[in-house]
Amino acid sequence: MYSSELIKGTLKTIVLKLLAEHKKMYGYEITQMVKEMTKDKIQITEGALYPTLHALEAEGILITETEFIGKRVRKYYSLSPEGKKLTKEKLSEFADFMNTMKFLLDIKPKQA
Amino acid sequence: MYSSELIKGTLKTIVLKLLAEHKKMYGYEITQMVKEMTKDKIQITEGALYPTLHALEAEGILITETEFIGKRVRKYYSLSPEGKKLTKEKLSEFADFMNTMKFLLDIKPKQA
DNA sequence: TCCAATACATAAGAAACCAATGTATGTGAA
DNA sequence: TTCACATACATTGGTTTCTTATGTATTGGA
Repeated sequence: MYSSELIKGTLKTIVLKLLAEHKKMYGYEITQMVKEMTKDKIQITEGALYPTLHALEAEGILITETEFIGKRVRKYYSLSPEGKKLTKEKLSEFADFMNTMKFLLDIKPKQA
Repeated sequence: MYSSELIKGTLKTIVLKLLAEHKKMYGYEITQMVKEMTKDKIQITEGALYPTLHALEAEGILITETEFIGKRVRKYYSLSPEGKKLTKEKLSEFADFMNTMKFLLDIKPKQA
């Protein structure tokens, strides 16, 4: 686990990228996928995720569709057209930011 | 300028790294150096910097010495032994974090 | 049957930052 | 010489964003 301050500000970008790759996902699935992909180094809490998803939906970035698995509700999120545009912007901004930080902190790239 | 959420959580790491490289620096100097090095992409505000410096000093991470330039006070900060240790940890954590994010967001490294 | 996992959600509070403001000195151009 | 800008410190109030805790309900496995 990273110190919590580091992860701040990256949640939105992570969510958007995952949705861009997987078309549609539900909240719990997102938390589990991030946990797996990062080998528990990044854990998205539900208290952080759900409010973010709701906010992005309210902004028209995400679209939802509800599905019933037995009696249990599952709420799928996917990117709206504006969402796809925003995702590209966020990702390129993040890549730029990482290069800037790498330069600023003089971090050597890992051997490929 | 990056969207402000991105920069969150990186301030402490940036300050520690700059102090490790330059032995001693004062607050205003730090803001200007970051501004220059990042070509205005990252601007550290004084409202964020000074409280951080004070906190790090209170924790024993930073040591201060005051100097007078004419009638004007200048407060130099440098790393304590604990500060040097913490800096190494923070930098390696950040490097690790960047690799994790690069993988998660599937970001291709820039050509050298 | 009962605990863990699945799956949603909210609410209270903390952490970290931003914007604004304040004080004071030094400096260069009109 | 005066006035705007740069240097250099600092604090305060508010916002954003996340954490911790809690709540509800269903489902699956030991």
